Amino acid sequence: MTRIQFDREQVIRDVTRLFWQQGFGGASMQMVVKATGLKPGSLYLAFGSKEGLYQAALEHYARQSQATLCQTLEQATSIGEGICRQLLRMVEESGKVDYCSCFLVKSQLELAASGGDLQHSVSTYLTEIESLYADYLGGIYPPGQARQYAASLMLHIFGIRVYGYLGHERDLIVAAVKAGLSWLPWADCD
Amino acid sequence: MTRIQFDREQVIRDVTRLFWQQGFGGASMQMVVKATGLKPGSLYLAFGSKEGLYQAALEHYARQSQATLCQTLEQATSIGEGICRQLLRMVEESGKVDYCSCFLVKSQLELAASGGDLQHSVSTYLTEIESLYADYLGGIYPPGQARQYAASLMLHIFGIRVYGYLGHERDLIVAAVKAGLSWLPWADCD
DNA sequence: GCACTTCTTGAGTGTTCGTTCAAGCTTGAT
DNA sequence: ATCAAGCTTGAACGAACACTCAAGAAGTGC
Repeated sequence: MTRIQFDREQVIRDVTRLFWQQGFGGASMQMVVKATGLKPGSLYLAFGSKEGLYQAALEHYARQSQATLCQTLEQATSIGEGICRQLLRMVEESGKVDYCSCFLVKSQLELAASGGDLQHSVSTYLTEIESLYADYLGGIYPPGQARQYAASLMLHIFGIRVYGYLGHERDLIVAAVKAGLSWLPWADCD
Repeated sequence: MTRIQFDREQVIRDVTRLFWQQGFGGASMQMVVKATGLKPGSLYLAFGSKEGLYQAALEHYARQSQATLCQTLEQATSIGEGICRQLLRMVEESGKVDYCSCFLVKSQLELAASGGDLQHSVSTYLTEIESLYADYLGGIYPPGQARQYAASLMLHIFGIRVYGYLGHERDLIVAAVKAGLSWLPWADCD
């Protein structure tokens, strides 16, 4: 057995960044080889195909996103405040120089036409995130209200993920988000 | 001179549909040849490159979107009512079987990494649409308020364009949009 | 009917794509 | 020292990619 095996988690982190920036079609296996430092053979032995690699990247991103979200919501003094902080962070992200939206949103739009396994996974991950919000909100609102608030949240999150590319000033976006989600306790975040 | 020249507008309509569904990278020139019925040589003589074709498709889509928007807003009894109708139509579209979001939004996310001419065009077209909303709203609100309402509108529009893929029931989406844009005269649309 | 112009044609260009696999290498066990 | 196991290697594969161009076809002016 060879001693030095490559670090699977590190490889997944590398391909996630690459696919996130370039998309499934936009990132070639040659670029994956370069980004990971591995040779084609190793990649195919470990992940089976380009699609397998993308699947691993999606799972990694989704798990990390969900973990960050749960952590933010549980650290906050109230669920509402946690949600506000999460949204403000997204707006902040969208102002960065190398901003590249949300990996899941980009994947959803790129892969929608294919209708394959990847697209199904993406939809599942996004729906899970919505359910997560709905569950947390279900603790303080009636079920119907929680579901509708969660939908409104997702609408705004997806909105930020696209709107961020237009490069408008931070304050305008924040004001628009606050106006659309006026039921959140924004005053607690100042 | 050959008698029968191809119908440029029809060709652009065909490639728009193809690129809209498949994306820039997802649609090959072979598919363009099939979709238009033209041969590669004719396409390259008329449009120069795949990028040129995409540029033409983007322009066609943007012009048509803006025309539809203006028409909707001017036919309505008030600007607010027109905007409501426009949003409701978008939600309706998102429920269709072959739904493929908004061509500009998809292009923005796919081409953001490239940073080329296409991406610049897309950003311009999207910003034009936002300005259009802001101008119409400027007729009934102070400039600052109009700008912020326009931003909130764009946030919801982009949100609908992505959220539509999750396949939730129409009424939930409509309720969320109404909740986020409660300053619009929704009662006038029933 | 004969050049001339202009558009159409589609086989063919070189390149890059995702993927494979036989050979090589590094270890632990004998 | 030798072996077997299995990860690593990278050259090579056919297919598909965006794109080209010499030849053909159809109309116009004479």
